[in-house]
Amino acid sequence: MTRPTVIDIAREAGVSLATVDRVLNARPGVRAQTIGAVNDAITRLGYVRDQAAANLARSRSYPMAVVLPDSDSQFVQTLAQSLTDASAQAAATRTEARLLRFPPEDMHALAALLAALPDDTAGVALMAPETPVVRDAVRALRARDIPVVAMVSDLPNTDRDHFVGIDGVAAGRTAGVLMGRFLGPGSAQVIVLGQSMLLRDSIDRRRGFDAVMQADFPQVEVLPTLETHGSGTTLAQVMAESLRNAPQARGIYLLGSGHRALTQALASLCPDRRFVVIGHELTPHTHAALKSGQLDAIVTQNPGHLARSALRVLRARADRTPIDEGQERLRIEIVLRENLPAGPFET
Amino acid sequence: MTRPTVIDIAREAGVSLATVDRVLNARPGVRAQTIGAVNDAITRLGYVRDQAAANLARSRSYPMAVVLPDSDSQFVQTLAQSLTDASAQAAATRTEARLLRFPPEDMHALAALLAALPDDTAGVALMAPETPVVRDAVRALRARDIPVVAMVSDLPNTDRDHFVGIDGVAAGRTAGVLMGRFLGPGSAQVIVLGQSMLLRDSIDRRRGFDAVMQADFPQVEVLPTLETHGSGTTLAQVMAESLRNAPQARGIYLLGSGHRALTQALASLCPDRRFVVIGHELTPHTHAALKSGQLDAIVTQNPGHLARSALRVLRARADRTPIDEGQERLRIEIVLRENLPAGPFET
DNA sequence: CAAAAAATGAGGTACGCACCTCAAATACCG
DNA sequence: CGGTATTTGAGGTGCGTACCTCATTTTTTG
Repeated sequence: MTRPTVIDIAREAGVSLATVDRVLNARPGVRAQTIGAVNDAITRLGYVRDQAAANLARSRSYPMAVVLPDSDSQFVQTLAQSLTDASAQAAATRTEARLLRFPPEDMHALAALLAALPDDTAGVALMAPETPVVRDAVRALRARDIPVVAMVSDLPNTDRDHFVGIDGVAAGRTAGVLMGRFLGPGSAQVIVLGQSMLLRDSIDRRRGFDAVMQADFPQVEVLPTLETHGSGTTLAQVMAESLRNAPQARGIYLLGSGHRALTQALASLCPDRRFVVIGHELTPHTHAALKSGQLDAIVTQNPGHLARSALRVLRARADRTPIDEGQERLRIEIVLRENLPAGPFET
Repeated sequence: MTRPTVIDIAREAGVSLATVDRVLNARPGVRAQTIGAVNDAITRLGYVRDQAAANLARSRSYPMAVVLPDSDSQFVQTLAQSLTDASAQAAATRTEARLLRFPPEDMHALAALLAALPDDTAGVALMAPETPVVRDAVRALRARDIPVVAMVSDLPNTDRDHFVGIDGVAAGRTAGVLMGRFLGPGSAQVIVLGQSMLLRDSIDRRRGFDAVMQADFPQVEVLPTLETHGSGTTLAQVMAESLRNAPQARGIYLLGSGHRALTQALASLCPDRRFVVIGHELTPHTHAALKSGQLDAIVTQNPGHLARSALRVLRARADRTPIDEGQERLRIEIVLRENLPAGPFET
C-alpha cells in the first residue's frame, strides 16, 4: 500500500483535483459540505501532505528577520550564534533568516529597523524589552500582517504571535529552591547581583526567587539587588560593601549570566569563605565557572532549541500550519557540574 | 541570487544535463576529466542538492522500524507515545515509522523480530539491553546495511550508528549531587531501590551515584540496592526491613522511575519521617509525585526529544547527510516541582 | 586508418503538490 | 422563472531532481 496522494483523495471524495486543492490550501469558493466531504476522505485514507513536494511546488522562500540587541553579553552572543546555525540549517527548507542587530538602549533605532523591513518579510523573531516604543513597533508589524515571535523576554501586551523562552518567574523560583536547599537548614543571607533592574527578566526572576524564599525558606534573608551596570569595578565596590554589611551572607544569586569579575572579587574579598553561587544562562563563562566549582548551579534555557523553535514557529505561521506545542515549549533547565552538556564551549 | 540548480551547473561546466546527472549520482560512463570539471563547477557555484526534490524524484520513502520492549513501565509507555507522535509528524517527510514491541525478557523473540525486518528497511531505532543475542542481531542488521540507532540504553559493542539518550553514569552522578546537597551536612543513610540490577541503566546510575557520594559526601552511607522486581508487595517488605536496619536513613534513591506503591509504603511505615526522595524519568506518576511533594527531584531525559532525534538521525543516515550534533545531543534534565513542565500529563 | 568502444548530448517522463485560467454546472434570489 | 452569484471541473505549468532512451560525437585500439 503506497501513500495516498491528492488524486486518491479526489477519487475517494468524488470531487475534482481542483476542489481538493482548494480545501487543502484553504482557498475560498468551496461549500462547507464539500469541504467536509474532502476532509472525510482525507481522514479515511490517512492522507498526509508531502511537505517536501509542497514546498517544492510552492518554490516559495521565507525571508525572515531575526532581531537582537547588539549587546556584548555572552548570553546574547551565544544566542546569536545559535540563531546563525539554525538559519543555516533552515536554509534547506527555504527559510532564509537575516540577523539584524540594534543598539541595546536605543528603542527608536529598533523601531526604525522594524519599520524598514520589507513587506514580503515572512516573519520576525525579536528579542527586546517591552517599552511603549517597542510595543507600537510590534503592533505596526502585526498590522502589516507580519508574524512576530518574542524571544527570551515576552512581549505580552503586543499582538506577538508566540513567545519562545521560559517564564522568568518560574526560573527565579527554580533558582530559589536550589539556593534554599543548597544552603541547608541554618540561617543565612543571600546577596543578589544584577546588571540592571530595568529588564523584565531580572524583575521576574527576582520575584520568583523572593516568593520561594519567603514561603519555603524563611530562615534565609534575601538582600536588596545590587546593580552592577555591567562594570567590573562597580561590582567589586558593591560586593565589598555588601559583604561588610552582611556578615552572614552564604549565598550569591546572579540575576544575569554572571560576570567575569565576580570570581576575582570573591577571591580577593574573602578567600576563605565558601558561598553557594547560583546564576542564569549557560555561556562560555558560566560553563567554565561550573566546571571549576566557582558556580554551583545555573538555571537556563537551551539557546539552540530556542533558535530552532523561533524559526519553526515563524515558518508554521507563514504556512498557516499548527505547531507542536510539546516540541516548542522550552524547558527550564538546571545545570550542575555533573550534568554539564559536553562540547558546546570546549576549546 | 537564487540557489543554483543542476541546469546552472551544466552551463557552468560546459556539459549537458545528462552528464551532470551522471556525475551527481555516480553513474558510470563519464571521463575522470569531465567528472572533475563538473565538480569544479559545483564548488564554484556552491551548489547543494535539494534533498526534497531529489527524494521526490526518486519517489523514495523511508520505512523505519522502532523497536521497544513491551513493558508496562510508565517510562516505556511514555516513550512509546512520544515515538508515535514523532512518527506522525515525520510522516510529512516520507518517514514511515512502524512501532514494534517484543516481550521484555525474551531476547530471542527480539532477534527473530529484527531478522524478519524487510531488506528495504531504512533504519531501526532500538531500545534493548545489550546481551550477546541482541549484539548479534544488531550486527546482522548492520551487515544488511540497515542503520541502527540505540535508544535510552547504549549498545556500544555493536556497530550501532548512533546512540540517542543520556549517559547513565552521568545521570547517576547528577542524582548523587542533588541527594548529597539536599541531605545537607549531617551524616545520613540512603536507601536505594531498583527493579532489577540486570539492566545496564540501573548499573550505570548506581555507579555514578556511588562515585559522587564517595568523593563529595563521605558522611552519607549508601545502602545496597533493594530489588523490587516490579512488585508492590516486595517493595513494602524490603522497605520495612531496610528501615529497621537503617535508622538513620534520610534519603531514598530510586534507580527507576519509581513505584506507585512507594508512597503508600512510606506513609504506612513511618508517617512522621521526612525523606529526600530522588528518582529518574518524568512519567505521569513521577510528575504527580513531584507536584505533591512526595518526590524532591528527578533526573530525566526528554522523551519527545529522544523520539524526534532518533527518527531524524535515521533519516540523515538514510540520506547520507550529516547530523547536527548540538541538536541531537540529549540533555540530562533535572526536574523539581518548580520547573515542572506544564501540560504533558495534566488530566 | 578503420572499426569498436566509450563518452556525451538531447529530450522525455515522472514524483506530489501549488497555483492559475476558463468554462461549465449548480445554487440562490427576487 | 430568469438571471446572477457561487461552486466545481478540466487541464495546464512549474518546482528541482532522477532515470531512461537513443542518437551523435569523441576517444581508444588493433
